[in-house]
Amino acid sequence: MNEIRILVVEDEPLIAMDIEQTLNNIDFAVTAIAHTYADAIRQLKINTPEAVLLDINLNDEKDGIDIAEFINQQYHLPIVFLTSHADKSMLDRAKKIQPAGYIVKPFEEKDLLAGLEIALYNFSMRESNKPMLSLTNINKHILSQISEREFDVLVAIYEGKTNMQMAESLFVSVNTIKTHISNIYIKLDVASRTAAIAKVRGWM
Amino acid sequence: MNEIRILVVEDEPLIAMDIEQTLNNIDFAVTAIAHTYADAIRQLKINTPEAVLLDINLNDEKDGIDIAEFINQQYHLPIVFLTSHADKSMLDRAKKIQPAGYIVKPFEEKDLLAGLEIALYNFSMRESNKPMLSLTNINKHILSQISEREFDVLVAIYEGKTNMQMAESLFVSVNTIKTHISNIYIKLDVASRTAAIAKVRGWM
DNA sequence: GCTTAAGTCACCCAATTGGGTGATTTTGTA
DNA sequence: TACAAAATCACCCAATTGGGTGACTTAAGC
Repeated sequence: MNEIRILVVEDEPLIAMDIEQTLNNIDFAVTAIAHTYADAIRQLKINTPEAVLLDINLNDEKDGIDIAEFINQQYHLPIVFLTSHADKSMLDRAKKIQPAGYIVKPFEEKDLLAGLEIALYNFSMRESNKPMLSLTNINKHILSQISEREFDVLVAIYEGKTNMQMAESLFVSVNTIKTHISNIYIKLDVASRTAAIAKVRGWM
Repeated sequence: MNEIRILVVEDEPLIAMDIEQTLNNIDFAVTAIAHTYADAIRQLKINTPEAVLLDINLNDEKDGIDIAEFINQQYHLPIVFLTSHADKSMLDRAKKIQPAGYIVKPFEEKDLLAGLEIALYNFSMRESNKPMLSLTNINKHILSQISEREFDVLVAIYEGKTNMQMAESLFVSVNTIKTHISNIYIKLDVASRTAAIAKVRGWM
């Protein structure tokens, strides 16, 4: 059973130890406990975790949100904030980070575990949540409906294929592809592949 | 001051009343208190809320997670779960709903309010989470770095513009645009606009 | 001061794409 | 069966895009 490796950034020793004990009991493994900005950066490098639990208020000139900014630039990890107050000015700074979750102090063991579980799950969902093209959804936005075959071609355009590549993968001639594309342009009211992509992207 | 209208689904009368009083004091308004699955569905219809607070364990054959499934299918509302135990099998089911938040019983007033605030904030964030192109993010994935000006052109391509449109909006000649595009293709290792779009889309 | 990278622009040619017209076959349905 | 929509393919021409080369200017770094 592989545990999820978590870096904890928390400057209050009592809470840090509490978190460490709680997490190590269950599905999680604490890679390290960092107390400062520099500490956190170093630990990220030498023992890269799979997630980061970040106290926002640190006794340091740089706080948890600064660390989160750094993580978002250099890595691609779910960030869970730990905060004493849900005050508005803090939230405004934190929102740019797009954290996977928040946990409000004081918290109990169950709050921590449930919060982490949900946050990490949401993050993984966000990953696999690459918006997909859908025929019914596109047709909701236009009068003259796109047919199924035309949709196949539209998806191929979206995937960056050339007309020749489409002809091969759809087992028709390039002329047929061109006809479909022309019809798609009329229905979407565009004049180029990229404009078509940009248009349907707005509907996903 | 417009309050956030919340539907509460909770079958234990004492807790339900407690929640109602707590919420009505502050920024929230309780549209109704539902006790069963059928009750919840009806209330959703006749008085659609802006968010749903859902007890998972109901004295009903269908539980809160079933209601959440229904809500996700028919509406687009933030769901906050309320539960007594953070047991694993239940969490596994609940996670699939992608709830906006999670509150564990027994909870105090502050847990409820903070949990709700944060959950709703997260949900609204998720909404405005239209993936954006970012220069630093793209450059994380390639060896030869895209310059700022090239990034301007890449964004214009992404937006479906033609070379001439780009030349106008960036105040340079079409030849310059062509040079930039050629360099972008080399750096991204692609041979067409659509392939470039598809490639960077995978990195957003 | 020299070098390098970025940004600007031009010209040429090839390849691809876009626009228009027409025609045949298949499929579903009234 | 007859009709309409969808899918298939061809041909032509114009417009846009892609690829290669060369050149000039500016800003930043050594």
